[in-house]
Amino acid sequence: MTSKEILNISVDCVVFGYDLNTKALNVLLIKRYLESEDKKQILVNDHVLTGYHVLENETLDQSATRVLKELTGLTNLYKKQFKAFGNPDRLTNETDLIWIKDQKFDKRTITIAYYFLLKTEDVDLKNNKYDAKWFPTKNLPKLGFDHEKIIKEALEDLKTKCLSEPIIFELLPDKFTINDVQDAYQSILGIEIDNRNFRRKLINKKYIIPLDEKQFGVSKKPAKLYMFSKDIYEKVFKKNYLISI
Amino acid sequence: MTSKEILNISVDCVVFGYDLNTKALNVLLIKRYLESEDKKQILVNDHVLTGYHVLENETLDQSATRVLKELTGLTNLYKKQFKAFGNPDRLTNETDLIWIKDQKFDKRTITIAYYFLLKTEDVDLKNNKYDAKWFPTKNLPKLGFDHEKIIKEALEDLKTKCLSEPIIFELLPDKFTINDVQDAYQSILGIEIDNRNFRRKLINKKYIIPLDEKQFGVSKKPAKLYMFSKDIYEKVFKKNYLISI
DNA sequence: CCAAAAGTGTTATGAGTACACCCATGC
DNA sequence: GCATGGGTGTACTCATAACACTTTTGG
Repeated sequence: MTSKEILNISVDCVVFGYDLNTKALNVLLIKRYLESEDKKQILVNDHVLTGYHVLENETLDQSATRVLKELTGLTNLYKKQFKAFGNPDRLTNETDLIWIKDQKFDKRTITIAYYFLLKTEDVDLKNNKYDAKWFPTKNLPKLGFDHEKIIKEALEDLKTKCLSEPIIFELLPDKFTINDVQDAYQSILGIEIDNRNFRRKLINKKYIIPLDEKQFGVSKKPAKLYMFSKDIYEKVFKKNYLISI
Repeated sequence: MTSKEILNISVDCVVFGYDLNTKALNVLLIKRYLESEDKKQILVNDHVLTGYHVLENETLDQSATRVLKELTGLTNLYKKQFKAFGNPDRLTNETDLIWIKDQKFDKRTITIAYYFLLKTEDVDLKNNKYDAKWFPTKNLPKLGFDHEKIIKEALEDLKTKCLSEPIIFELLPDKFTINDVQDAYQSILGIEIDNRNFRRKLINKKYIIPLDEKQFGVSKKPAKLYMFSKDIYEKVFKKNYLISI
């Protein structure tokens, strides 16, 4: 069963991928490239998020999930709808107008923006049909449309969210070291954390399960591995109403 | 300058009003009422949020602001875009179909939902052209469309938000007592707070300014009045990166 | 003088913060 | 044996939580 596109409503996906090796939070972007007919001029040469029209018969969540699967082949990732963007001028700078000229987009398109969390290594970028690439959030390339704004707002939301919910583990492999978790926090939040205090805090959590395993194939002292138990987290979790204003 | 409606995109406004007297958080709703042509049957009889199409040349924020002004006459209120709702079936239950039959709505309309914060007393409901009324969030009437869901999600967001940002003061008059603030928190969060601990905590904040004034015309011991200084709050505020997972 | 709400203090506990060195391993 | 990152302990401070009675006022 096919379904028609809604021409003025899209979803855009900010795909955050954490790279354990470089300790950097990345965003997956696709390339926009267009030359003039005589090939003498480069008309468009930048990057954008992936997104697509919402289809008539699907929910917004399904739409985002579909777009992500097209791009990465992955499903069942952490997903959050974080904001709608719909300024009348969001697609109307010169380059963007050239780009959408031959496309089905309305000039006034509202986009529902989602972000997804995963590990960079989980996406196979070879033969990716969109020519997708990872870019560190701290060093974004030139971006089309209002996508820089969308990424920035996604990142802000992620920063807030990772302080109160255990989503950091969505960015890490199933088995991780305490220092991996610390690195991830430091990279996302842009802060330094005291290692001793952090260890103590994390190891004391009942849902951080120590494994009888160590790292393997590292060139220095291998670290102890842990895993995160979502089940235990949900059982142990009690909403705390600490008013911190 | 007039502007066309975008037929499949709307904003809906969850207007939260706090009533200091009843100590209840309320939502402002308008009535839907429709009889059959022979007047023998009531076809639609429930309540909904206010909302309207987004116009071609306005931003989403402007759209929400416009709708709120139409309803309440007020501007410059605390406003938050909190979620987009766009399930294909969100307007398609039987009653809703009857209601929108003669309206310009597409059946597949995405709505961008906002909530606003104010004091119930600030809205003059006499002669309100939409027949708007306050309903306590704890006792909502029958609601059309997916508006119950929208209100519930707005309330959840408000609960989270009021723990980390000083938006509680948007719900209170400029001059308030410590107990007013406590009551507001208790009502919104549905919890009990120890008065002594709460007082100490609040009074110690530099941005809670004690006034040389007391309540006036109350039937018991009048309480000391305070005000909230947004300026001082913003100067004093330091983002704390407390990881509380 | 009475009813009602305002206002007040102390202690115990737990969490956060600051801080520097030894240890285990691979090479 | 050495370089590298892993791992450890203590003391201080501050915020929270628990808890019950007195004070002030209007009527």
